[in-house]
Amino acid sequence: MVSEKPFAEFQLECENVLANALEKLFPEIQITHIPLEKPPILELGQLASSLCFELAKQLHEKPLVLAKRLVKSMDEKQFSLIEHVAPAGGGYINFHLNFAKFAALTIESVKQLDEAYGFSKVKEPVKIIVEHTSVNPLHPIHIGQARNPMLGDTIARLLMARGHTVYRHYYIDDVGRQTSVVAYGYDKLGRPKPDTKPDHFIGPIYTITSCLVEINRLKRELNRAKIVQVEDEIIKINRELDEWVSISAELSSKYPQLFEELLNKISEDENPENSINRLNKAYEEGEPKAKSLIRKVSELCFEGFKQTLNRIDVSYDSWDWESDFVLGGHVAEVMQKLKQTPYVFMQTGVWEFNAEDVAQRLNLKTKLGLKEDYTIPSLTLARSDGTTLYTTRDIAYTLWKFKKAQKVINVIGVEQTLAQLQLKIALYALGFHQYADNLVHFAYNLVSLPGYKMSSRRGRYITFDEVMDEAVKRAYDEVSKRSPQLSDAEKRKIADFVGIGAVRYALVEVDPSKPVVFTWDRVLNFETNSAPYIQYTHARACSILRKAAKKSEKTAYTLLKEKIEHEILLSLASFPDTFIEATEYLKPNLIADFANSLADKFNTFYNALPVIKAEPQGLSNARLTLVDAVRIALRNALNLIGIVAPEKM
RNA sequence: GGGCCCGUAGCCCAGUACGGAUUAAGGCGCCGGCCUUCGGAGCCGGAGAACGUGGGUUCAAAUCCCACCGGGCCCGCCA
Repeated sequence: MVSEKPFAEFQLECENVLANALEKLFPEIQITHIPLEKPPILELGQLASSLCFELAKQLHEKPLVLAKRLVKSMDEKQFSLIEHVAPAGGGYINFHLNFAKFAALTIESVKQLDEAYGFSKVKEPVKIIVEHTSVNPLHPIHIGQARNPMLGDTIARLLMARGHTVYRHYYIDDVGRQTSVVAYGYDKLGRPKPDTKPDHFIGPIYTITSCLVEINRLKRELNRAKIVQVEDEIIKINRELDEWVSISAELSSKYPQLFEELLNKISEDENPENSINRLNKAYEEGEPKAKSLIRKVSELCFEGFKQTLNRIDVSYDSWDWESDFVLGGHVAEVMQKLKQTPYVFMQTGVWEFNAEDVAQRLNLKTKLGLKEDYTIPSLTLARSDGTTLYTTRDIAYTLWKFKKAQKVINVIGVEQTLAQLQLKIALYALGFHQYADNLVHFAYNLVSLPGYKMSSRRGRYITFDEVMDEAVKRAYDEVSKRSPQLSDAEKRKIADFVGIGAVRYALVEVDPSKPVVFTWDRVLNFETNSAPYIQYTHARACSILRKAAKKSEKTAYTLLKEKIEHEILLSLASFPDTFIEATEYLKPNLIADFANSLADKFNTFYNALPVIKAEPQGLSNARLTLVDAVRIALRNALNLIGIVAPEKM
């Protein structure tokens, strides 16, 4: 017998048995939902119901008495996976598994379904776009931003495994003002060829240019403020200026030559800010020179990004240039349509979108989880020079995405929650209610460095490449220490998947809603609760299977009587349920937890009990099938979060 | 000022959507053990927790409700 969800079979059986007993004993009672949960310890059974505590109120009888009566009236002929049922505690009904049958069902199911085990499919698959990463082409991807592709890619893998058609999209923000800043600096330098990894080459150009332009702007503002003599203003500008000046000192000591060169070139420009704004406007208007410059800089960055992401096995089905939606007229069209709604008004020379009004008229607040008396800020749709703004462009992009898919998941940091809300409300305003309902903002929290926030504008960040390099280097040291006999090539290969796996695991394992402080030992963990630990466990299982002699016919599942064996079986059998939960509620960390916890159990088992040498042969065979099932579940779970499951390491 | 998120051992972190039993689960670090046995990146044991505070609802609260405290994010003609 094979089941896609072995533990769920048991659960269903318990539900039916209990429902039937209830019907027989108290036909007048109507219960829509039968509560069943996992008891805290194995001795109390594998599922338990607290039903009697609720019944007690209606029936004016003690819970334990009710539990006893219900258990007594159960029809044991209906028991298949249930071994026996017992009233317990203050009124629980405990269901005990028939482990002999359950072991056979679980192990056979894992073995038969093999690469598909755990990946329970939805009945009605849909097309889903997962937009993730979308780091701006300004500088290398840093570790804070790296949380995004790790989560996004894992979510995409989960949804695919669930049977959906998933498209992974990268949204290239080449229209933002910052892109013009870096392009301006690059142009001033005479558009040099990179002498290092291209994104690492562009990064300092962006940071220094941005800093110099900022200082230039603040100085001009300061002069203006001095003329009109607004004291508060002067103090505020001075404070900002001081900060940027100290950043510039940092940058000039870090990149003396580049800094000097950019400083000289930019100083020639009377008003760099104006030049940048002009470039930005020219790009939006499709002016060929501007286009070739900005695309060139962006592409250099992406060349680097692709290398980085490739290393960690993240790829995309589509790279979407934001500028295409501006140049193709989509954004203008959206503007036009929005203006036709009653929700757009003119204020101090720019068009504003009144999200609050939409929410009120369409009665959206409760639906969107907002308090009734919270006022949603309005959204500015365009700059006064006619250029577009990010969220407006995103509306056009989102409409385009919904032509290709029924559901859109945007993996974007929490700091953009309001913008994502306004985007959704704009879809309602335009009449696309279904799109709005199926637009999901998957928010994740920030990664900071101890003591301060990461800031790409200030050049304070640790790059994703650095983190991976360090992880691989550390892994190489570990491998050399533990397996000195291996060839250098083998060591490097192992170090690579161990180091990269460790990074990936560390970023997927924490609840996305929690902020993370980056420390090296968070990521460079090779012990319990890390990818290397799970990989090691997997390799260990493979090793046993390699060494085991070809087994004879009989496999005595009934001999799997040890508590730890039962715990492993339960864990294996629940993998599909964990997978479904992780996918439906978008909680990729559940998969990491599952793999780690199964590895823990397996190692305990491994140390306590012999497998190959177990007597009699039937037991040894049964344990071998258990080891094989663990191997399969670990591999499937690791693959789901994009980590290599090695046979040796 | 308003909105949202987070608060669980010295440190990190699960459990909170859907309230349930015993002793609140792990990891790091610390202390003590385990290599003549299938891979020690491992295993076993020990010490370590007012689940931010105070109320409330309930037979039952880390979990639900209210208030407060601490930290973060957002409220831009940035993205």
